[in-house]
Amino acid sequence: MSWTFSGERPIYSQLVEQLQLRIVTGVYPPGSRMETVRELANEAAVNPNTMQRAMSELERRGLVFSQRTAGRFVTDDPESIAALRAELAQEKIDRFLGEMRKLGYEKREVVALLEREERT
Amino acid sequence: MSWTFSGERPIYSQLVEQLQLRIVTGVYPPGSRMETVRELANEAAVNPNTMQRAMSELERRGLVFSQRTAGRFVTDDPESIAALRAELAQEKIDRFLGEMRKLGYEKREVVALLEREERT
DNA sequence: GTTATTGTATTAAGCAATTAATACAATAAC
DNA sequence: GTTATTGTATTAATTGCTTAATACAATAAC
Repeated sequence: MSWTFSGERPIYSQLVEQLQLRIVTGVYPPGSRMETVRELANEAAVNPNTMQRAMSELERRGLVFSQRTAGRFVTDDPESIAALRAELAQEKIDRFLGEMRKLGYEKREVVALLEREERT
Repeated sequence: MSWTFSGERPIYSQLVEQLQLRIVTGVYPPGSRMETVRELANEAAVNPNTMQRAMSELERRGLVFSQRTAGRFVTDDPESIAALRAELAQEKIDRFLGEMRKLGYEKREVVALLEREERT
């Protein structure tokens, strides 16, 4: 799981997304210590300030908290993390159905198209 | 059907999207003449150049063509327009399933969630 | 109590992309 | 053949993001 960016959206925003994904999928488990801002910035090949900005956003969302010199930790609350995962999924579902609606597809057609897909 | 923009993405890109949507859903029927760049720009409250840029992109995609002083017209080929609609839908499906996969949802779970939705 | 480590804040520079202002070009209409 | 209309091209201004450099703050480790 490496770091890649699209160029279409701000890097800091993509960092937020990818870090959030790692948290809700358990790559960074609840309560675990994350790497330092400088380390993560180095891995992702971005400026430390950019990584810091992403971290601030995660903190604002209550996903992580920092302890001055000890480092930064993932929230130790599996339930709220699970809730976030469900919330993110719901957002994607809503956006997806809305877009398909704009294209003129009704829900049952969408479901039919999905069931035809070959994916796991 | 008015013009609204998000601020997160370039306006010209959102114009392309919305114009394309109007074409594939028949708001601008095949072969019909569109309003002038200046008129459309005025309606959408954007700079004429921004609308022009969107138009150039639609032209590049073969959706419209321009006749110097007569104006701009929608491609007169219902089938290719229908094909585009299907293509856009497929793109959305692929992206959606990919994102849900990243969140750890398998296709059958996604379908189950969708069927639980109260939408038409 | 000193030091190293880590997070945080500030300011500015550089860069790329978008938007804006304006002028030009082609042609249908008369 | 003139003119008004429409599309097109060019250049400049603006904006926002990223990066950079640097300094400060807190505290765990020793």
